[in-house]
Amino acid sequence: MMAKTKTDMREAVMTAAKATVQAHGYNALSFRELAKEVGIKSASVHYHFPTKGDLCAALARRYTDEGSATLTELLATSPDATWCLDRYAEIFRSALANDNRMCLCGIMSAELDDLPNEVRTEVEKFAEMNVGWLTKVLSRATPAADGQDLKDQAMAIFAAIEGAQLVARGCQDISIYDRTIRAYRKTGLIP
Amino acid sequence: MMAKTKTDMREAVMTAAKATVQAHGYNALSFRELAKEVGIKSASVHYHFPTKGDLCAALARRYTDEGSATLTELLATSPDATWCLDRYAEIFRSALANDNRMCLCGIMSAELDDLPNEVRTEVEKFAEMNVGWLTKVLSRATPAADGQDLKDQAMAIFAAIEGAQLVARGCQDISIYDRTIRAYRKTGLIP
DNA sequence: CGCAGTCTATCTATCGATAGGCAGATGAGG
DNA sequence: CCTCATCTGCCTATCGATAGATAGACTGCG
Repeated sequence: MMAKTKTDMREAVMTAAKATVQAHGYNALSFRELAKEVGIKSASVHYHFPTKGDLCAALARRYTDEGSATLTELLATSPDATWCLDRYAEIFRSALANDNRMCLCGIMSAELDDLPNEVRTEVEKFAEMNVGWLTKVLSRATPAADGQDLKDQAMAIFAAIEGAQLVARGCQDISIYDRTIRAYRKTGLIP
Repeated sequence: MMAKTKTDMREAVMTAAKATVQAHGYNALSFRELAKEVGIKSASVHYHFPTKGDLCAALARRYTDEGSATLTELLATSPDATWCLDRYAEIFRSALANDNRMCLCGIMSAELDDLPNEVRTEVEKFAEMNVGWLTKVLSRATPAADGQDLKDQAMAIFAAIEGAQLVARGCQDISIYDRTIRAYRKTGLIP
């Protein structure tokens, strides 16, 4: 039986913290509860992440990095923009399907004023990463389009999907998400 | 000098509470801070609103009622759907412009799991009210359209605008809201 | 030994909520 | 008009719970 390494422990803490934040938000994340979940004491969590800001900034950073990797892979898998955007919408859907959770950075955006600066920065980076990827996908579909227009549309798609997630979650009804995404497609917001 | 009536005090508490929730969310609303803002003690706030759930449910109910009144008036002022939707988008914009605040029920949706049931109910009613109004406006623009399609599009517009607000707030950049709404229009999500 | 990692124990701050008291307004019976 | 009970609105004081954070002891491994 292999003992847990420091890295394992960090991972375990981050995984549990991520789930809690996605379900309840930044403010509801408690070191004590978190420690209980991973089977250690809160002082030990502070050993790995000195402050709540450190933990959540690391959380958001990893969230962005993992998301970026996933999206990059999507982009490499198929040249079809519609297919890529379908997978993209599915990623956000899966958070809802998984215990009515939300996008980590989406829920943190709502709590913006309570976030330490280092976390705020990461939240913004997540948005930038998404918009960047969406812009790339859109430019495949309409290579002739104006750069700024593409960026604005990318931002609009990102915002619209975050909103669909937020509203569907608020109504605790995932079918709202599905119907909303379908409407986005139908109107042409999402190609 | 007229003394404050009970109703005045309730109003003052609710006004301050609304501002705090729109800026910081449900969890960040504290009876002590709230009391300090209106110049009384927290026990007195409990006198007017026995629990935090009571206060926030009242808050959301009034928010929905006032919104409903405003929207009804809009609908009566002009038969032009585009004009109505412009005003609608402006309402959500003004929250952002006012100290980077959010829709009361939008921000509460993000904290759904921490809300008492009575508050949750009100949050859902707010969404229903908005979707109902948007459906009416859309049916003016395209009276021949299918009822369910209109409803879905209405939901999509509501979600998209909430999302635009959320993302613009997260990036602390109101121009993101403006560009996103413009993209919604351009693609035809918003007529 | 010495360090890494976890622990116990504790601090300060704040939370929502409650108990109980106090001043001023109200209103009815004499 | 006067008095006295009642009500209103707010107060002080305090409760138990929980928050993030820290100090210092313990434990096991290299």
